[in-house]
Amino acid sequence: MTDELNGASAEPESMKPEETVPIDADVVIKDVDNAVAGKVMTESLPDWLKPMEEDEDDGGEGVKSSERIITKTNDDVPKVKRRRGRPPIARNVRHGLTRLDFKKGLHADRPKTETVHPVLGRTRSSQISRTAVPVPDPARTPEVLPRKPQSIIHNSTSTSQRPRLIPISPAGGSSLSTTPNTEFHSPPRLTRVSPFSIDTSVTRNFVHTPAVKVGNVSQQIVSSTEPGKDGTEPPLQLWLCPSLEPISPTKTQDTFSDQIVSSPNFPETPLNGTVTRKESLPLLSECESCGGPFPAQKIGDIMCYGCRPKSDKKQSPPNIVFRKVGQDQWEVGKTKHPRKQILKQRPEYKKTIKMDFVPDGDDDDDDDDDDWVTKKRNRRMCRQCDACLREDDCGKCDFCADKPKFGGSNKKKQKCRLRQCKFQSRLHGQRANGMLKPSLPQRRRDVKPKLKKRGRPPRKQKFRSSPWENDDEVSDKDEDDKEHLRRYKMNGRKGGRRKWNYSFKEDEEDMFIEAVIEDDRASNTEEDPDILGNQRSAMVSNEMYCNTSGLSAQGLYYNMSGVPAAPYVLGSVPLCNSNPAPMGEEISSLPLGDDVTQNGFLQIEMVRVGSPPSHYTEEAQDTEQHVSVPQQEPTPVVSLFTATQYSTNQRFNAFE
DNA sequence: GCCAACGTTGGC
DNA sequence: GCCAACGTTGGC
Repeated sequence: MTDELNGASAEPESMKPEETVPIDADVVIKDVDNAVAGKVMTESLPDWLKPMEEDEDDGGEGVKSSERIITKTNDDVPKVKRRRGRPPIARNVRHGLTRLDFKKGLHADRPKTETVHPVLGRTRSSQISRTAVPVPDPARTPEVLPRKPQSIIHNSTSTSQRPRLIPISPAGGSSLSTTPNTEFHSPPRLTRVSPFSIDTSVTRNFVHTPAVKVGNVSQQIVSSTEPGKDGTEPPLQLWLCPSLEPISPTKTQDTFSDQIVSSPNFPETPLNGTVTRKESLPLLSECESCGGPFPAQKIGDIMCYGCRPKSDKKQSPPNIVFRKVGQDQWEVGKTKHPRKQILKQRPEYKKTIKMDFVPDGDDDDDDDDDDWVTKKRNRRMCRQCDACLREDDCGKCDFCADKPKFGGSNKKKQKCRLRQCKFQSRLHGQRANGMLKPSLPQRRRDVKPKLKKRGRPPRKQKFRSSPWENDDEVSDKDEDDKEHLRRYKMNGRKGGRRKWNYSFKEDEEDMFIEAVIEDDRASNTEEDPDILGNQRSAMVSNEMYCNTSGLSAQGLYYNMSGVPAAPYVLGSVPLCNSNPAPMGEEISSLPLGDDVTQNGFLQIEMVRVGSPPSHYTEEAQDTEQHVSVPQQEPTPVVSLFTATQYSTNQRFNAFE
């Protein structure tokens, strides 16, 4: 403790010399440099220094003998501390910070004067002169400076304060005289200032003595000179490294300090023969971004918490990241709607953010991100489906009809049905409607979607395809419609015949597609939007969509956009395809591997075995994963191909 | 559980 | 302040 105190005291004392210097004629300037320095000092002695003088004026004593200083410091410790504690810091803060050049570690005001210690005969920064004495001498240091790392630190600090001293120290100190004042820039005071940022005790220590420490270390370490002395060394090194930079004018010391301290990153570079930086981990390092000091928690840390990307700050659960497939998608058409314009204007931005964010799958986990609020709004849009890309309202659907611009009363306040995201919209249940409905007209009219066969049960046709399709119908949902809608619901639970449903599930890390066949007859394939959509940004390509709507579609192709993007998430996932389909319903589940997503899309093919298109079935067969449903459900056999398989097949890449 | 209605929010 | 539309509520 005493040592520490001494060290601490040393600093303040160091101050004395400077202050006293101008006052006392005693101080002798030997070198020209010194002379200059002396001048400077006399001329512009920073105000903040003055008070110190007064306090310490004890006389020029301090100046006179270093030893004395030391002893004094020991004795006076408490006293010294007091001084330091308040005023100096405040002063420093005020003056020092503004004037401090962090990079160089120089204080603008501070003259870099070197004073020659009368006794020692060394030139030093005035401040240093006293304190320096003890430290610099390697021989003494061990003696004087004891034992604890902290004490060491302090000592070092004293030394450090005079960066030059350090270098000197090994030699015995005279060398310092040669060195110009430059080093002194980092006055002990300054170091004090720095502490703000530093919380850790360790850091504190460092803070106090940054410069000195560095210096010492540098020599010690670099030169590898004094390990022995340094029995304390390890600690020294610790502080040396990073902490110093930010705080003290490491730069001032740069000349030599650079080697050691310089790299903020300082990952594990082994210091010469000494300790690895790694070892010294709680270090202060310089933030690459803001330049401020921060305690590095781990080796890779190069930025302070504030500057750190969120991802680093908080590890978000594995997410599926969607990449923008093509700019086209985003840029398609002009938007009439401001919102859309927004989206288009900054698609990437939103997209990435959102997508990253999406993952947890719970709609209501709002707490995650700060950005959540902003994201929230877009949460219902995948931005990739045709619905999301659609620019204009149909004007026919119920929601459109409800809009004031279409003469509605705005009771519903919902987006045009056709613009309801197929995957993210909460209207999924309805959305099924939406999905079907939009397609319905096509069915009726142009039934020929590419791959599909129409399979819709006649009844459905009966139903008004979509209320909104015809204005007449828009407003009225009759029972029929409702029924109709219900059938289309995802699960088909309510009414309808469920053909087969597939859904996406996500584990912590994995994503699976599950297909369930419930009822054959209905050839309709329906997506479970809820499942799908929910935060899972899987999307079905438009074509696919058509297909789905097409009842007896030979094959369903799904493009899972974005899946690829998160290799880290998906990549590790093993395929589960092999899972035997449970008797009946669950045909298969397959995790999506990144393999699948070569182009950025995950393609999944679902084939009905019953009426398989030749090629599809074949492929399916090729793939191991092809699963046939037991005869209980004769017609419906669904095979799922994993994306990987497809990718291997590459047949489907065409979609992309 | 569905859905109409509406409060509210975010962007402009 | 307007508009779009999201999220919630309550009736059914």
